[in-house]
Amino acid sequence: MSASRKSKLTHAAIFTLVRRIPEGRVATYGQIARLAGHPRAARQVGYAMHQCPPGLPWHRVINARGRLSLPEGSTGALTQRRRLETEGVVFIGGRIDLERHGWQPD
DNA sequence: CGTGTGACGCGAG
DNA sequence: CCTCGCGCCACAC
Repeated sequence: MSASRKSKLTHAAIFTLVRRIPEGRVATYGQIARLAGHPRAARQVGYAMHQCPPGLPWHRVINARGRLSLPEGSTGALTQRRRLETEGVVFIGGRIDLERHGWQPD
């Protein structure tokens, strides 16, 4: 009952899911979109991150390759990486092992 | 209402 | 491992 493809994927729905990502775990843009009932709206999730409200764990959202999508070296990318490492997420060769840190909703 | 754009994903080469 | 191309979705002009 969670897949209402008649309506568009709203930022609010995306934020709600992002908030559910536990500390020390990460989710991909596509995964969030899928959980929201819009398996093809991964791009929309990324677009929504431009509007992420204070307190939202946006840093736990990465791309399907296990890499940060923000421009490498940018302030945002550095902040994201630092916050993730602080939570215990390990970067191997600038990449995160999704098998190990990927979030699996119950 | 058409066109361009992007914190994406995936298949092919 | 890499780059390139196409599909998707919502939004700005």
